[in-house]
Amino acid sequence: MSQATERLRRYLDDELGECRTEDVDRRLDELGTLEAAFGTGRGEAELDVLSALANETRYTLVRVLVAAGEELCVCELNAVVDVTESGLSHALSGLVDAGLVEGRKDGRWKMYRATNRAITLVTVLEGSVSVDG
Amino acid sequence: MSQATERLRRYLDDELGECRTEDVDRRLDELGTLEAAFGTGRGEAELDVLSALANETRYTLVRVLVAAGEELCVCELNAVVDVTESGLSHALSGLVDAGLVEGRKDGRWKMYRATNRAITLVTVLEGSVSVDG
DNA sequence: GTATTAATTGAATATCTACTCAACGAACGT
DNA sequence: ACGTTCGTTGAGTAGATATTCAATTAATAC
Repeated sequence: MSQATERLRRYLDDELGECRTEDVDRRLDELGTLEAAFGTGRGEAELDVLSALANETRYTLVRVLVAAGEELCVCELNAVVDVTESGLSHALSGLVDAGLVEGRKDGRWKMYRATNRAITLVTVLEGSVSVDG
Repeated sequence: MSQATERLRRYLDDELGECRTEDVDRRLDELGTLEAAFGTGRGEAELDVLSALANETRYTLVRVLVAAGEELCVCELNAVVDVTESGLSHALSGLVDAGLVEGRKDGRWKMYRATNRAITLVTVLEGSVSVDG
């Protein structure tokens, strides 16, 4: 049994009382389940989305596209972020990969718009962070 | 006028037709407003929250605490993530700063639980990313 | 055809970040 | 008081990431 699990057993002994070994075993089992369900490696898709959003340039782009409510061209987006054209392209590429924006080519311009996922997340974030924090 | 804005004006000329200079100016104004509202520096609070969540260790901790629905002690959390005790402590500290978990000392144990903000965000993330993606 | 413009791609780099190690502080038992 | 255990803190480091520059593709104009 690992170091961590020994400490855990001490805590559970402390918490539940020494006489109820069955309860201790049951809670250890429950944690095993938690580990299986939530431990390293799970929830990767959400993590990709979070990583894409957790950057000033990319988050600004998503917020602008959500607020605009329509597709904007790269040249318009270039006006609201402070990176080179290349940096902007890299940023948009990351957002596409995360399913947060979609691109469409229109002649020699390229248009981007926010996906439903982006709309949902930005809305909730602005609400949850500004309101209850 | 900057490089980017020149390109933008060309796009708007193209989009709206050359004869309607007023419309072009109006859209440029609108984008100026967008830039003021969303440009660099705004939405920092949300970005802090996103940065806190966008890490495997921290996101796992938040998901476990949300799923548990009750406070868990550090020793229990240690069982579900794959970092040292010190790494775990750093992770929890970041989550507290972002308003995603709250800590309470109980004798020599320390208990952590998810805040409402964390519950909201995890719920929406799991829904939005698994369902419409 | 050539020139111009929009946008993307890849490589290089500078910065940031997550982790570990070592040392420390705080609570409890004896 | 002393030893033990829980947890945190700070420094150092290896690895990740965001950005820029240079080169390239694709579309339009002449």
